[in-house]
Amino acid sequence: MESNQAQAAPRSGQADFLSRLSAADADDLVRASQRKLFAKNEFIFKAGDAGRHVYFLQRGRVKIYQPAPEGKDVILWFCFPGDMFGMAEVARGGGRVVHAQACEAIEVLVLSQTELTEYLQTHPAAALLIMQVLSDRLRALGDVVVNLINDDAQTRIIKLILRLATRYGVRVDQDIHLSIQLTHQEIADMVGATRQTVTSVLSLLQRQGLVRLENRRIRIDSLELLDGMTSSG
Amino acid sequence: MESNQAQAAPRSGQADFLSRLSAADADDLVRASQRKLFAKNEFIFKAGDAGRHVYFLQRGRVKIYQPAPEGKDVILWFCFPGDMFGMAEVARGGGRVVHAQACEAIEVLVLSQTELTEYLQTHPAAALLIMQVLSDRLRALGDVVVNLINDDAQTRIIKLILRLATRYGVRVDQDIHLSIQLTHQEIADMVGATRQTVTSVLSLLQRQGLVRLENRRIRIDSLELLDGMTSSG
DNA sequence: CCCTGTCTGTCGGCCAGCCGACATTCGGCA
DNA sequence: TGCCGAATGTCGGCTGGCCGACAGACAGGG
Repeated sequence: MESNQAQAAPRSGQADFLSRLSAADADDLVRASQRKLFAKNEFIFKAGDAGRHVYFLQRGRVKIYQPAPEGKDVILWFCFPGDMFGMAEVARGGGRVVHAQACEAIEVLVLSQTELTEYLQTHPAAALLIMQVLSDRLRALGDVVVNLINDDAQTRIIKLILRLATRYGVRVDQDIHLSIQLTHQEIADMVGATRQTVTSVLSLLQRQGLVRLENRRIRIDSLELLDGMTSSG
Repeated sequence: MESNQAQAAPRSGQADFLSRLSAADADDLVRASQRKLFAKNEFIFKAGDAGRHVYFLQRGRVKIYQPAPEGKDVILWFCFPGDMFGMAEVARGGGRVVHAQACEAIEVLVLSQTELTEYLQTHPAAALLIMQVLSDRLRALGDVVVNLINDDAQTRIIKLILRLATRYGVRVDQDIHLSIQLTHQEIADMVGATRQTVTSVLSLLQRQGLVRLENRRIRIDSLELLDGMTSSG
């Protein structure tokens, strides 16, 4: 396979729900739902809440993470405009198990469980799309598990960067810029390492000229080299 | 042998798809699908296959695991009668990423992608149920990830046993018997530890009288005590 | 503009659990 | 019933990365 992907890959991850919906279906969704705003750092919902609503993100970024009493929080994924979240608990019933927190000021569409059911019955294509999104996330999580079990900290971090790059990367000249700001602590919470380990691995990679870190943004100098580093260095 | 197998736990995990389907819907599913048999240890599909079919398990047990080239395999879950598998790849397109292997002689219902789509359009309740199943698995995998990150090997193993107990446990007198045969290696592949570590933790638990191991079957003497052991030493 | 809280960089000590190696036991099949 | 491969039990040595601790560097709100 070529490594020469033109720009942000269309593939992978919890792929953008809204943009894959037909225009008519999307219009109906907007009509059936309610618009809502949240401030930066505000929680859309928290673990333990009842969880009777689904959200479609229109603007901003949302962090989905699972708190562990007496342990480290684990960031499961981020949602970007077009993404859906809160679906799992609505489908299966039971309360929320994760926190959903706005990383910045955001705008969402909200549907209650009954509104959603109604919408899905009249829009079967949307139901299939939801299955796709859930399946995507399932695979992504499966990959994370395999990663955690098989790879050392450095490899886990590199693979995380590569994963983020295919989904949130933007090509700028030779480099790929990630359209995400992440602290070392957040990265640590995603790969299951400590903050210190992330710091030292990242500065190592930077010294080797594989990535550049500017103001909490990651820039990748060479995808190929980075790819080659996994579990070999 | 035992007459007392009435109530395993109804909840949790990838809950039994077929039995939650209405009788009419289930009948239609049988009619729309094709019956197929696989021998013990035979693969229903392997990672890399095209993946255009969904399976509904009627008899036997199936192991779903993700192979890691140059690493340890990871068992994601087991399927029991009534469970669905192979759904994710059909929904999202792309090839299989996991192996599905028959643990014993099995019997499945098979639907092609087009047959499934057709079926779902005429049976909206089934579509909702599929979302539930996918959501259940998503949550289960999320728990696994949190587990891997926060807990030491002993706690991971205990939590695995407890998880298995709620889903596959059968109460017999004072004890709870797991209706599963597992080798230490398989347990290791589920919790991300080595075979040796599993062996030593299990024999420690056995010496403490919390579990009994008889012929690759786990019997739990005290759920409460076992629960109390997590991450406390 | 300063000041304060958050984020980054770096160090040494320490230990859970991996690795390799081996002996022993089990159980399924001829 | 005997055999053989698979599964289990046990042992040191070694090390990745966690933990705690601290010092500098930002950055953004007042």
